[in-house]
Amino acid sequence: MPQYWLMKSEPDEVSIDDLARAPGKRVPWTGVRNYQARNYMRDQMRIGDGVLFYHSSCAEPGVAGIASVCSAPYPDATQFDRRSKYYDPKSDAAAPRWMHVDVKLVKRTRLLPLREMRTRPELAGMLLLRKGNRLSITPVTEDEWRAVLALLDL
DNA sequence: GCCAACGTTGGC
DNA sequence: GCCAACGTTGGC
Repeated sequence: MPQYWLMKSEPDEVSIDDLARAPGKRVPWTGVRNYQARNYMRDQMRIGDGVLFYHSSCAEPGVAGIASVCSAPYPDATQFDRRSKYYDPKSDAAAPRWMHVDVKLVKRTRLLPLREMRTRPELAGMLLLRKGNRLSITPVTEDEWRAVLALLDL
């Protein structure tokens, strides 16, 4: 049973175009420093799970493409890199605190703006749209997944 | 730049 | 274990 996720990325850091240009069209999902989001990657994601690739903190936030989980979880190298803004001095190399998966591009799509998502009754239950939500990774139900794909003409 | 909402930290 | 202070997220 595949599961589905929505993963936020700031396009200034990694956009859908960056993903399309990356070697193998895949990137390690580094930099997550929230335990709940980490736990989703570490404990629940499986290779092949569907991902809505979402652009956040930008002029037009919204879903920018479809991706999929393409690795098992493994330690985030940036937590041990002193020069990285994601450096975590409290993380122990013997028991890394931050884990992530790799994500690969499935298909670029039109941008489905957050603004439009808010108008669709079939998406009203999405965690993304819930007031106060800040999580960068949220589970998506199969119905929501299908509804988003339908809006993208997929 | 504002600010609501939420997570984390650390003193007690 | 409580909770106030502080930091971060992210849309607007």
